[in-house]
Amino acid sequence: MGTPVVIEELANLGMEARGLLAVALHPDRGIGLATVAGSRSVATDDPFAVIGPIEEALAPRWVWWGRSTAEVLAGGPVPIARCWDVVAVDRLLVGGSRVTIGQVWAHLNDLDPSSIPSMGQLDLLSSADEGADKDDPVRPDGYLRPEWVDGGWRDSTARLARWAELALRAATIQHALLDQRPDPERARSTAHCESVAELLCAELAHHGLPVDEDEAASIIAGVAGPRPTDRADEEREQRRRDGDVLRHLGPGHHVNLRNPEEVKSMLRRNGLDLPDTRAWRLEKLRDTSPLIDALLTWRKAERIATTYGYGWLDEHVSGGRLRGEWSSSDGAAGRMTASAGLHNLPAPMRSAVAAEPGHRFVRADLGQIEPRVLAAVSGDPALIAATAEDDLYQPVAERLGVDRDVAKVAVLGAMYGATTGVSAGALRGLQRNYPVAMAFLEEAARQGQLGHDLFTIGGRRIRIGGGSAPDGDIDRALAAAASRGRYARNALIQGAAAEFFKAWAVIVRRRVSPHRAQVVLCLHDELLVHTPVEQAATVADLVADAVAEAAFYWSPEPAVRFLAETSIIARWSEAKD
DNA sequence: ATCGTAGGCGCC
DNA sequence: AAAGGGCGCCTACGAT
Repeated sequence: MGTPVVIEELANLGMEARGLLAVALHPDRGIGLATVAGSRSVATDDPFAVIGPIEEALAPRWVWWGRSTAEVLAGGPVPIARCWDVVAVDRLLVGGSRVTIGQVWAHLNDLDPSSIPSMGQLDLLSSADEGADKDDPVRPDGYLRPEWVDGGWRDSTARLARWAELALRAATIQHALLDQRPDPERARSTAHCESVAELLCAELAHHGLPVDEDEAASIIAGVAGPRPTDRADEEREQRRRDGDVLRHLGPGHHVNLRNPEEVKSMLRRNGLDLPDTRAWRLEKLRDTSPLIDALLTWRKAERIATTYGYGWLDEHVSGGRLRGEWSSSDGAAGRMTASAGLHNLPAPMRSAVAAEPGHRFVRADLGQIEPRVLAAVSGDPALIAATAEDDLYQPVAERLGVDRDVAKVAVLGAMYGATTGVSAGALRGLQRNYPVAMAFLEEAARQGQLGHDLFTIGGRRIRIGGGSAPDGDIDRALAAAASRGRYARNALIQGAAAEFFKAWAVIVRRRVSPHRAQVVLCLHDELLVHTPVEQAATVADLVADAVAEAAFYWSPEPAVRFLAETSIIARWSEAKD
């Protein structure tokens, strides 16, 4: 089958569909397609040659089941800007994370989730399934055939096409379910963003984050010593680090510094009775004792030596790229997650994140995103007015008659559900001056305490753990309810901020791709875009402009101002703090 | 041996 | 200024 023929075929399909186009991809078998009417399908031997040109011309929305298709596309030169990822949209609809395609199908068709068949059960069910058409992905009882889910959909081009058709049916059902959300248009928009974010995650995993391996190794060496030649060498180096702390104790005192209980006892013997040995608690005592100073320094070094040491380098960095697994909404509230240290690289190691020769990073972070999101989702007029300032906390401080830093702590505390600290005066001041925003947070907390699920502004379901405390322990039940309240209060803000961020990220992804630039890191409110040096200024402008575009699509309050600070840098460490 | 939990700390 | 929300990953440890 020649490529030109397929392009023509696709163009015809796109014209007819004027909307959804489902795709299932396999590197060897090619493409399975179904139009919106589900009436036609085509297949080709080459998954990449055919799709490229039609995206901007016809603007269909590609539909696929989930990550496996996105992964194939992430490695290819296909500029897909619009898609519908059934699994990603399912997470939006039902909350939580990590669902299988079989579970998604059951959700969408009101099938009992406890009866979802799995591969292991094939033999048990064969009698019920006898005589059924194994080339139908749906069993007579309505469940997906597990052998199809498990990869059987790739067995022939005909199967690919049926699998694509079924994805289209799933997407159609999801479309209808999103229509039942309080704000269907925004929920649909979130579904689009979440789907592209899933594709972006596949790309992030595929491309990796540029890392200067020599620089990384030299930072590690500065903390953990030279690369150990064998196990004994490694243990010797470890004892050397431990010695820097232990020498502050008397001789013969052997404390396992990696055991918090032993450290606590050791501190008690030295006259310090603490409930735990957390760094913020010890930090206040740092100046009073060389032992504590040494312990805190040891812990910093130990973090790099263990989590970000040579083992980390060997396992996750290769070919000048740090690669990990990316999830577009693994967090309970819908934030992105990443493994391999991509989301928690210690600041001292960030000089190792370096643009490749002839390239730069455009780094950008959303300024004060959470209080701005609070203004948008609550509609509080006074808080909306405050977003006009670059520093939102300044006008808040003026209204409250407190210092700027006190105002900041008060606002953050209100969103996190702080129970102590913040002076009662500042909290009362917030309630008096920003009653709509505070009532929004209070109501979220109340629903959480009651164990009721909530919805972010974008339509994501936030699951509140049942937490039914049976017999007796009233204190524990109250504590659990309070915890759910804090969780719910924060989840509506954190989740909404995650939606805004993803809208921003996918717009950036699309706008910068013609300039041969790539998003290489997403970090909750921060983006790193790797770009050819001669495009850097243009890309920086696009990234900044994309904030306003994201606000246009996402924000329910047009008057809320969102900002990003952008800079062009060669190493991540050059970023302003 | 393998699993889950907790304390701890990295980042936002 | 206070120590609250999220995540991933380390070690130690007790249960299986």
